Amino acid sequence: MLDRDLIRRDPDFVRAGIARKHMDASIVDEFLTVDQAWRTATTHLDEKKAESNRISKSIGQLIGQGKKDEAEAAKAQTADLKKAIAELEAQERNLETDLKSIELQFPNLPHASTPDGETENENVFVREWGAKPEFADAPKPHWEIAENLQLLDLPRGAKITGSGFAVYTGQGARLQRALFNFMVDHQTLRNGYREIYPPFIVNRASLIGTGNLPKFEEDLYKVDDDLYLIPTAEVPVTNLYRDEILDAADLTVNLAAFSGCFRKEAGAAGKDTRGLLRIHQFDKVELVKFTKPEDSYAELELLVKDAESVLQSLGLHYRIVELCTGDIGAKGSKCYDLEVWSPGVDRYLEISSCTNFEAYQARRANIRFRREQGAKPEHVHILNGSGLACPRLFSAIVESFQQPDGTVLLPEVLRSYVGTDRLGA
RNA sequence: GGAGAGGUCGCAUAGUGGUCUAGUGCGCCGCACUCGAAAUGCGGUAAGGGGCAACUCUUCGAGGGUUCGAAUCCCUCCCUCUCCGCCA
Repeated sequence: MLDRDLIRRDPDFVRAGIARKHMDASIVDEFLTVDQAWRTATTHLDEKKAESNRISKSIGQLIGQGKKDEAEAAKAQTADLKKAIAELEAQERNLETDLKSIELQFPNLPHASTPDGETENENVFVREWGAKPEFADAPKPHWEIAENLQLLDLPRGAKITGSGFAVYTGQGARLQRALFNFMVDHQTLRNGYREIYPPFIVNRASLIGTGNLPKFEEDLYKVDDDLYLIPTAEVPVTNLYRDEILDAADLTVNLAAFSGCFRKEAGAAGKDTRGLLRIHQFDKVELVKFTKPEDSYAELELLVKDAESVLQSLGLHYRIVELCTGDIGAKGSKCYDLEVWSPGVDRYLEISSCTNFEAYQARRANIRFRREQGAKPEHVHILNGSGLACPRLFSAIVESFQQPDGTVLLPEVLRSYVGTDRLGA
């Protein structure tokens, strides 16, 4: 959601921002038309209601004074008014419903610094860390390593659930469990985030708050009338403070949450489908920040540092790119992707997206803060990023640290979590 | 899942059809008193919408209904607590 006043005051600015994202800006005119009609209707309705309230109050007074006849006369007076109010109310309600639904379809505007571009090809390289590991022979992809060492059982995953559901077995299961334990410890004990363990099922209101609904219903698993499996811990964690007013002294709030993530990703079939590259259920540690508006861009840089510190601790080569306006998606203002080097697949793979949503989600979820006692509440800025996604980290580790003898030599920091220094030993 | 009790402006409570534009206490803010503080006194203390403004509308868990008028009466739902059942 955007600021209504901004759209009214400077529609050209909003149109330009939407156009930079290569999205349809006609929604601005749609909004302005309905908004004008709604405001007119609201004003008329309020006038009628005020009149009705005045009469009702006078009836009370007349009865109190024992003037029954006059009270009855006043009652008769309200019949037409009542009818008019009912009509105006229906009209106003329809317009308001329309306006809200239009409002929820608005994409966020890109930050001025977000580079222009249409596709991921125009994303901008920011920096890299480490170097691609050298191998005597061509490195194997993780699905081969996993099969050799019996870390994964994808056929049985397909049998018991369906394609895109991975079963981790033996040391693979242990590594998977080690990864999220390590990452939660890392983000809480080292980087100072507060740990949250959220429900994996949320209601519609929460999904609207983060911007997953109403637009992306087809990406979600629905488990009941009003309940959905979460596509990321971002949804429950961001909504912790839905409809709340935070104290400025408590900002910035830094939260880290482990969760399972469930995504149908109906449109994504056929791309990156091998092994663990794109699966319907996966584990992830998510970082969420609630900040004052003036702090959010500095916090975005910190968020990226916290996410990449995991890769550094593991000794994995990665690069950071800044997404261009065409690739950033509807919700974000500015976004960096962390891409880990995957030698077996011979590609960089997105392992974290660190995004500043500014007030876009805060408006949808009604999350505000007060600068000082008595001050008017303002919307917070909300940021989030993976810290990190487990399957691609799993695959990057087994591919990057595969040994000539077929084993995988684990990074130092993981050894106590996995209980061994080597997979396949 | 069943039975009972309950959900009121940060917290605690009052309010059972019409000066409720929701009272009171605590907390908080301001002022006074004080060298300063405590205590005390006075005043102020919810959010959102429309309007240039005066002003006005909405919100007493949510949504419907009755009524000229609903925090208050009726219906449905949600949540919390107690007990029962079931269960890891």
